[in-house]
Amino acid sequence: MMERITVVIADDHPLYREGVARTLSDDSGLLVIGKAEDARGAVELAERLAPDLVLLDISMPHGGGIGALRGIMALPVPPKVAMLTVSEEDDDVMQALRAGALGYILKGVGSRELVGVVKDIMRGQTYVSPTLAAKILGAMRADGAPRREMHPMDDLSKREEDILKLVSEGKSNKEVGNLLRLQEKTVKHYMTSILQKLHVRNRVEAAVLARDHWKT
Amino acid sequence: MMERITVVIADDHPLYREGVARTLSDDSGLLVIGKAEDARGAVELAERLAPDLVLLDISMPHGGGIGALRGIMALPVPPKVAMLTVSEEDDDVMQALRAGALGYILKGVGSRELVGVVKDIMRGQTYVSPTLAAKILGAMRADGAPRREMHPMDDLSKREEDILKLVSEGKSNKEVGNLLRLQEKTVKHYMTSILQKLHVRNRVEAAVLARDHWKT
DNA sequence: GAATGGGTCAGACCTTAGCCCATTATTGTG
DNA sequence: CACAATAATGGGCTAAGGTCTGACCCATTC
Repeated sequence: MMERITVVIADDHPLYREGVARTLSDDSGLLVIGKAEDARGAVELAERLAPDLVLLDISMPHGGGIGALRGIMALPVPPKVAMLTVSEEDDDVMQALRAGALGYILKGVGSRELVGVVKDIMRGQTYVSPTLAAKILGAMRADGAPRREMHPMDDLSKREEDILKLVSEGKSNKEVGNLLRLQEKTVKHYMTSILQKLHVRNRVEAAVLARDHWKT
Repeated sequence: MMERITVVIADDHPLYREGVARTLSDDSGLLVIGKAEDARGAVELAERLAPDLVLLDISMPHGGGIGALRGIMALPVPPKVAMLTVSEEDDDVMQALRAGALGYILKGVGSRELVGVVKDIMRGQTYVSPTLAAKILGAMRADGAPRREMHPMDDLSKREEDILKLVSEGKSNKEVGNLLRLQEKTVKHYMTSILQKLHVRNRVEAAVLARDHWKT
């Protein structure tokens, strides 16, 4: 008989995490070999355990699921990755798929269905929850102008923009503080929320995103 | 009588640093209130002591004189800054002046002359050593095409370019190591030399420089 | 009037970045 | 061949970045 498919699960919600782990491990073809509760842990486990598949929640500390996804894709031999989340944000879906996720599963799925999807993905398929598939196709068709309010950039407050602009010029937190008359602590605080809103893992990614977005 | 002009000196060469300090302090109108041996120290002293003028060497650890200059310009109320160096590189001169240096003095100056220049600058003048002034004017006239080999970017080795490209996509040192099969240590090492060659103080500045340079 | 979200700051804590000093092997060029 | 440049690595260290928790003020909203 075949080796069982090894899976790592990352979700900051302990109960849900365990639930998924149970569900998957109950299937004789699957084996959950690791669980993480944040983005960093997910990347680490993906590297150390080299599972066949990683299931990522979107909303997690330390970079979020999208951040974790990017980190995992930077590994020497990245495993397959699927998102398993409640978020139906166009933006989350698009970013996840563009960053290399092979599946985007909404948390409403039933147990049997989830197991099926996991196996499908391992067979080389890709999967996006039906509800979303429609929206995505719509978004692709109506690309040009009408697509608004989907740039995570627009979620930033004025103050956060001020900070990000300076950071994207290479200023350190302390320097930003000087220029805006804030404490370094405060700047760090803003940075944390900026990184979360942009789904990025560090100031460099935030900086390049900002410059691409605001490029003259 | 007038208050003495307060000066901070930054140079990683102790002997030269002291020499300059003596020379300046011997003048009754000048007062050296601080000395730094690297870029970071220079920025810190400029902030803490709020001198009238800062004299920066170009070749210094932690970002170099150009990096220090940028850091100082980011302060709430930046003091005047002049470079005092042996470097006659077109590129150093241009970057320094563009970043806000009011003077570019070659280390060959005599004591009396140095004191004179410092006072000139404090009176609102700008100063560039005569030898260089000519070259700069030449460079400005012959801008367009013939200006080649002056991008500090071209000094990077192939390996350094590889690293910088990944860093400019937001990868951490560890991730770069994974992708290129190098130790994190090694990557850090490369980063240090990249930062020095590009005259920048941190990876964010390096990243934006890289993307501007390689953008397609 | 309670809840919500932005703006500001603090302390504690851990991770990443960056510098210095040193070593080894390879490649190539005067 | 000797010498310089490139590449790769290790240890040790300080500074900067980033997270979490908790707090206070203020404005808007329900």
